[in-house]
Amino acid sequence: MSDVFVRKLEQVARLSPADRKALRVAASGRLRSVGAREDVVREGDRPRAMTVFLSGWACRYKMIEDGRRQLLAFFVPGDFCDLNIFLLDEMDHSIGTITPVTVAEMSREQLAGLMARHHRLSAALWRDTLVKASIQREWTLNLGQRNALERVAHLVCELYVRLRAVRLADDGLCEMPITQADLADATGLSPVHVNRTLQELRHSNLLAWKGKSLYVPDFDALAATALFNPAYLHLGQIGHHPDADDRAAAHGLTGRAGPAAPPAI
Amino acid sequence: MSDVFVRKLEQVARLSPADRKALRVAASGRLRSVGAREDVVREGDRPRAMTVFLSGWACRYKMIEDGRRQLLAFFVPGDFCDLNIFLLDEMDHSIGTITPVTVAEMSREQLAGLMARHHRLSAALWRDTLVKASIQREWTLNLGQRNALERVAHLVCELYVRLRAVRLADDGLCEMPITQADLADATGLSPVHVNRTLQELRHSNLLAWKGKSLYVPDFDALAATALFNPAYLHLGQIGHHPDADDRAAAHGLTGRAGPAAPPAI
DNA sequence: CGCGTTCTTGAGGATTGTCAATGGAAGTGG
DNA sequence: CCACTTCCATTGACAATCCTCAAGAACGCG
Repeated sequence: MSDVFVRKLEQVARLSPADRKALRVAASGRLRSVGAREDVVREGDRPRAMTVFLSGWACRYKMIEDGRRQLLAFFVPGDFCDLNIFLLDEMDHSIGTITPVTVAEMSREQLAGLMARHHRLSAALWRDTLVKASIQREWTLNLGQRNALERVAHLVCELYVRLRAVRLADDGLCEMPITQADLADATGLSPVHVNRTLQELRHSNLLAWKGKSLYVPDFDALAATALFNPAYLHLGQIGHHPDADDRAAAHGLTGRAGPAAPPAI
Repeated sequence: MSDVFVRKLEQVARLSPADRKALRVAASGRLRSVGAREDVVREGDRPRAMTVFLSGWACRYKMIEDGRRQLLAFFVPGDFCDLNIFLLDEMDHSIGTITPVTVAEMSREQLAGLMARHHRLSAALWRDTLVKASIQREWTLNLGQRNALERVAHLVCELYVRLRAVRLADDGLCEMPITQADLADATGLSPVHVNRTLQELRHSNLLAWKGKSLYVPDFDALAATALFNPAYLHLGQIGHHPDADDRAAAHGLTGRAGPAAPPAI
C-alpha cells in the first residue's frame, strides 16, 4: 500500500532488496498532507525537494498571464516529480493537487546520497525522468493531431495503463478523481466539449464514468478509437532486457550520483 | 563556425578549456552528411549513438498510423539529441532532417567516457536534456491553449531566441529554412491556415519571411502577441549562479558517468 | 438539508479545416 | 542556357469542429 512508489520504480528498473529498503526509508522521512486544489510547488520557485506522491492525484500545469491554463501531466500515487531540482534554477511550471494528497519530500542532499549509494535507484530515477519526457511528447502529439474524441480517449487509455502498472486498476476498473474541467485543461478543449465527448464515448460503450470511478469494458476498443500505442510509456522494458541493469552495474557505470547530483543552489 | 555545439553547451554550463577541447575532439570523430528530408533515427530503432547537429536543420517527429504527423522539436545547428540512448531501449519517435545536415555521432562508449572524464560536460548534457523537456512542455501549452496567431508567433520567437543564443541570429535576422508545411506539423494547424496566419503576421509588420530568411523588426512586439516568456528556455542561468557548477564539482557530485552511462544494450 | 461544485443541455458563432486550383520559385536534365 | 518538372506558397469557397454564453439539473460535502 505505502509501497506504490516502489512498485512504480520497479516498472523502470530492477531493484535489490537493499534498494527497496533504502527507498522506503527515504520516502518515510518528511511526510506531508496537502489539501485538494493547492499548489505543492509554484512556477518561479527555486526547487528545494523532490516530491513523491504516496496517495491522491496531482498535476503539473502551466498558465499564461491571461488565465488560460494547461495541464502538462498527471501525477498518480507512486509518481515522482522529476529531477529538475538538481539542474534547473527555477521552476518553469507549477505542481498542484487535484485531490487531497500525501507526499514524501526528499531534500537535495538526501536524494543525492540515496542515488550515490544505490546505483539502480539512480538509474531508475533518471530513466523515469526520460519516460516522463516521452509522455510529454505524446501529449504534444495528442493535442496537435487528434480530434476531441481521440484526444479524450487517449488520455483515458494512458491513465488506465499507468494505474494498472502500479496495481491501482484492474478488470477495467479504476479510480479517476479528476473533473471534466481538469480533463478540459489537459486536452486543450472546452469543458462543454469534453462533456459532450465523454457522452459520445459512453454511448459507444467505450467507457462508463460515474463520480470518481471509471470502468473500461473493452480496453482494446477504446485504444483503437484513441489510436493508442502504449510503447511511449516504456513499460515492460525490464522484461525484455532482463539483465541490462546488472550489466550496467558490472561496468561500474550506474549510480555514483554523477550528473544526478549537482546541487545548483 | 564548427563550434556551434560548444557555444550551445556553454549556454547551459560553464566549461573549462579542457572540456571544450574534449568536446571538439569527440564531435570531430564520426562525421556524416545526410540529405534533406531523410531520417537520422527512426521510431522503433534501438538507439546506437548520440547525434550532434553541426549544420542544417532537423526535427523530432512522431506519426500516427494513419499518416498524421506531429513535429515535436526542431534541431538547429549546435543542438544535441538527448540522452535517451543510455536509458531507453527503443526510440519512441523519429528524427529527420529538414535541410541537408552534417552531424557528428558519438557512440555510447565514447559518450560515457567523455562524461566520466568531464564533470561539467556531463552536467551540461543532462541539464540540456531537462531544458529540452521544458521546451516540450511549452509546446504542449502552445498547442493546447494558444490560437493560430499566437501559436505561430510563439514558435518563431522560440526559434529566434535559440538561434540568437548560438549566434545564428542577430539584428532581427536569421535563417529559417523550414516550409509552411513543417510549421503546420509543428503547430497542429493546416498548411493553409499557417499560410494565412503568416500573412496576418506580415501585415501587422511583426515579421518578414522571404524564402529561407526571416526578419523580425520588433521582437518585443512579436513576443507580446505570442505571449512569449523566454523563462522556459532556461538561458542565462549561468550568469545568475556563476559558481553553481564549481560548487557541484567540489562536492564530487558531477561527472563520473553515473546514471548517464548504463549501456542498456 | 442546503449550498457549492460539477455536470448537462441548447443555441448560435468563431476558428480552423478541406478541397481544389493557380502562380511562382527553385532545381534538374538535356 | 533553356525547357521541364517539382515543390512550395497562395487563394477562394465551403464545411466541420469546437467554442462561448447562459441556464438548469444533479451530485456531494459539511
